[in-house]
Amino acid sequence: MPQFAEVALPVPMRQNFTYKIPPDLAWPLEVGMRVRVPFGRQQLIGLVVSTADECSLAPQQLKAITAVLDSSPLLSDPLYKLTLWAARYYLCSQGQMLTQALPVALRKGASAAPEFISYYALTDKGTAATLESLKRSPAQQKVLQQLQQGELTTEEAQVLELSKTAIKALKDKDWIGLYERPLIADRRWREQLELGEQPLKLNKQQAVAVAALTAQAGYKCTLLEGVTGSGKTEVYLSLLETVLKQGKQALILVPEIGLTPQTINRFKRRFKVTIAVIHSGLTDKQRLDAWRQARCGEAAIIIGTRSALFTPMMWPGVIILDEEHDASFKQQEGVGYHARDLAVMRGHLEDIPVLLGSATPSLETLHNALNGRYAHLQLGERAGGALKVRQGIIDIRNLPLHTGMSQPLLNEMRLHLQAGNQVLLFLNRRGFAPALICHECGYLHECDRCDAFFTVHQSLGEIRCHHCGNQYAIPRQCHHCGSTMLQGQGIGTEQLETMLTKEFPDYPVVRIDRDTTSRKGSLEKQLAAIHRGEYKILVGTQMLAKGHHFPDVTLVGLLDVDGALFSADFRAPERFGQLYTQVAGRAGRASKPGTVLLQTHQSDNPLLKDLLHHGYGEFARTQLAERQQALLPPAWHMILIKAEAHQAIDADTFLAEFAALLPQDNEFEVIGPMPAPLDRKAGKFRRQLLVQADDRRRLQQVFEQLLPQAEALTSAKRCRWSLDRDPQDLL
DNA sequence: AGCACGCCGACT
DNA sequence: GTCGGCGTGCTC
Repeated sequence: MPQFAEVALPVPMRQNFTYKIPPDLAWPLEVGMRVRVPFGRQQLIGLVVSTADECSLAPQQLKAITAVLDSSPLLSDPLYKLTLWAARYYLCSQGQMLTQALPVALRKGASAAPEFISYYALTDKGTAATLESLKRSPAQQKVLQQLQQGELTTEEAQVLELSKTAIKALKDKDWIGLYERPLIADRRWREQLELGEQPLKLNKQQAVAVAALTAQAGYKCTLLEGVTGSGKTEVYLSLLETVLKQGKQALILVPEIGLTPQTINRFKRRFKVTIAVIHSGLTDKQRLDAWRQARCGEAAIIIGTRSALFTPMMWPGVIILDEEHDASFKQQEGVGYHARDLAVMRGHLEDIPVLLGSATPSLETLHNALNGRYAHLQLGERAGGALKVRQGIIDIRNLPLHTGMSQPLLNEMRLHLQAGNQVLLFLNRRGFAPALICHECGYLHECDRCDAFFTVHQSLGEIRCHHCGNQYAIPRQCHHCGSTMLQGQGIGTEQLETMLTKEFPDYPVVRIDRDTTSRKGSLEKQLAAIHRGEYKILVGTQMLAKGHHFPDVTLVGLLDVDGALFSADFRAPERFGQLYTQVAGRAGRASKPGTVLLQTHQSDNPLLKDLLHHGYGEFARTQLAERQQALLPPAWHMILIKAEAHQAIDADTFLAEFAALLPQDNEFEVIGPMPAPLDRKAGKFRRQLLVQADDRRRLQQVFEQLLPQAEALTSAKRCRWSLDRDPQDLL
């Protein structure tokens, strides 16, 4: 029995801590078990990463483990290796990464063993009741209807967005009851897979893709590149069927915005198996339940966003990452891991296939597909034979703009509206106006805590800072000269909506952005109303572009292409290409061809031409070549060091000293220290240092060696600093 | 990251 | 007189 244990703790220090193992443990301590240990004046929960008979520290310096929380290791060997690999790669402490990989409830000490699961089911009274009798309460009717098809766990009820009040009402009537049963893993799906809805007939390309995907055993990463409407989901479903029939589980990762009841229902209709859904709306308890269901093999399908990547599986079969280019797969706070990159590594460690799907693959993935590291499958045809959209550029140089809209666009809009169709206008700036300017002295009202202008929100009567949430009533007088001649500068979605309502009084306008959809479920309501045709003009930001299809929209207008395409960030063209392709994919369907119009000051821009004439595939390949030339990812590798301090000089000094620790040769490129693009945020000064390197392994080596030195710098204590490996944006 | 200690300003 | 602001230092 070893005497000492090395424990990884959830603290940002890049080291583990050694504890004495009490001699009277009920069971032997193993790597991967959780332990409770004294740490300073607090008690923390950590994971054992190794045990030993010797220790370099003096015994009186060591404390003893207070409690052992598990009787067996929490994570499977591949999953454990994945988190340790990630800790190294993302240059964080093992403890931070390991605890990130666990549901919050487990971090807090909950038991990992399956317990009870609560579910709703019909009582005798409820079974006898008819849907008819609930005609006057549609919410209750919906609940009853769902329960007539079988019991629902509380978690499922939440996912289906069943009304809580309706459930309560039915419970009070004694039509339904809330029951608990021990979570005994029901794994019958492995012996007898029950299928629901019949699969659609696959077209030739889909069939080829499915054949290629199901032929492989063991690790293999594949990019499935398929345009919007080419039927990627059908390929996923077909692949799933094969995997599930082998008695293996599937992990499906989707972007934050993609995890809607519709998506889940598609899988539910097809497979009559337990599906663990992991999304941000779950309570800690529900997350833990989903985690347990996946680990014990009851859940055949696990579907979730970024953090679901770490869900354990009893019989891992496949990992599918849908919309792999989506930025939400990169964690922005804390350890900035990328779920796509870790998914590939997990597939490797578990020795199972990984499928990355997208209509507009990221350049990183495309790079890997083109150089043969990943297999590459393409779906070209639009299912149902929909027509390609008509595209056009409106050169707005010297054209008068009416609240951001040119006359040609307004004219085209009128035509489409008169034909009874819907029009979608895309403007990536919410609010009324992105700045408040004084007409007399030209003063722009700036946030007092950030280096950013206030956005005017007319309907709220407020000016707001979109970076720190600072808000005030719209001032009556200029803060600089006292003039009352204040006006909004630039155009936001709110102003566009106001103008369109006046300009097209006969056509109802709806605005979709963070301001109009902040209440939960309001986005779904608005989308449903759009589908019912209650609105004819749709105004919105990014939100409107992702994941929703509007069959009656025949015209899409992009109002400010210049802002999106020519941002300082090196990923701006890629992002724009993806966004444009998605938005264009929203327009039209087989019977109604769509039109996409772009307003720009740079109609002859080669990037734009490339994208419009050759499509995203060609555009992305050109971009890839350009990145290569410019020594940018994915050709070169990046680490961004961010520092934040009350005094700008403190951040600068630290970063300069950090830069001095880096090797000076042509395999390294160091840019900065420079002000972070949002120079001052929430009252703090932000600076950054960008390090780029040709060779990933050398970059790793250099940082592992240099970080202890950087931590020891006195200047490091005068600011708050962090690392971002493979940053998504430099802004 | 927490949590303590420690040293300065405005409150009963 | 003390309550509380957050700078600095430590955690096996």
